[in-house]
Amino acid sequence: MNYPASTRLSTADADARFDVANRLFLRLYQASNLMHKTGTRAVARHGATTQQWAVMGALSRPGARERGMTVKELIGFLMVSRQNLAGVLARLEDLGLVERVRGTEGDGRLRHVRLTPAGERVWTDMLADIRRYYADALDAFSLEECVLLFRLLDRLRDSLDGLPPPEPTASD
Amino acid sequence: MNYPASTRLSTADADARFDVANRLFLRLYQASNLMHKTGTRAVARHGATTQQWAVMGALSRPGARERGMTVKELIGFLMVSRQNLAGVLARLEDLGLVERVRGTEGDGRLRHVRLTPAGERVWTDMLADIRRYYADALDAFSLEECVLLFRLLDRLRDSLDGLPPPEPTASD
DNA sequence: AACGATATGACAAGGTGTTGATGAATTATC
DNA sequence: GATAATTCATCAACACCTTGTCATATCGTT
Repeated sequence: MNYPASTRLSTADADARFDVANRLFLRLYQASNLMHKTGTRAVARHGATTQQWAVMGALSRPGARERGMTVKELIGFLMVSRQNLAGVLARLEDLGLVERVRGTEGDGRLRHVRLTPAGERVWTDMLADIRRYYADALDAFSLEECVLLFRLLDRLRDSLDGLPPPEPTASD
Repeated sequence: MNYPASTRLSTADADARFDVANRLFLRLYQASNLMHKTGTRAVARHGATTQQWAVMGALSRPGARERGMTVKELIGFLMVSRQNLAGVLARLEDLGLVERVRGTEGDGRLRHVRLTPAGERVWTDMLADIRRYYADALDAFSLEECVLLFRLLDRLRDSLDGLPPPEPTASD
């Protein structure tokens, strides 16, 4: 904390950035915790969680509705680990909400995850609650502010995704 | 949800809001996952996780450094459940980084959680890595954008925190 | 046919997060 | 002093999330 006098301005600048970054990541941590807590509550009567909601939401998109999504695509879309996604998918499969189908044509290694008819029904039911949740959660935000926040989070996500990942332990 | 006919435009508006909200919460979900993943990696060589980082960061603030923080204050600050915080604190206590001290004066029920000298040393070491992490993660953001994102997340957090919590099962 | 890369599945270990229920100590109130 | 509320701890169950490793099947290339 003993800065030379000549760099006073840039140090103050770095301190300001650190302080804002610290608050920013704390808010992200808090908001994320609250999102899972309140979101899970919003869809609780369907026996779902925010993660299952996210998976079903991904599979219900126009493009994925019929074709389904591969596990790899889901991993990239949701940005979770394969092992974790396996657990969520297993639970959804046990509930009969999604199915893994092996594509008859094309790459035989790929298995496409799809909503079952039961899954589509549950998703349709959930959508009403989700719309209400979104409306309540973003009540204080204008559409422009929502777009602004979305874009900033989008950039932050990309930035975090681009950080140097595993740090090679060996020199190789 | 019962709009008079004259507000037909608001339906398109509602659809736009839903679409933006959907993207917004997905980005929040992704960014949060990445924050924990990359953040834990950033402080991995200290054997810490993002949650322990958050707790130690809270305890290292000027106000809390000497007085410590009660469990209730930490819960409000980090917005996690009591049972979860107990686990994190237990691990930090096992590592000798924090201690629970019973206040000699005042409310005898309160126990103040404080950083131990070892905890302060570890935190000081971690700070360098944290500064680097913040700088890398927010490299593409100007200071003004950081403040903007921080303020938006702050409002979102408050909004989510104000949602009707447990939904009383009984009429009471 | 043999090879390496890719896609998936299964198992393990550790940490985080929720809810629910129980119990103990202390404080404030009657 | 008895009672109720607050603060904290603990046990349990379940879901999520990461890393790591091993195994299997398939694809593309040699």
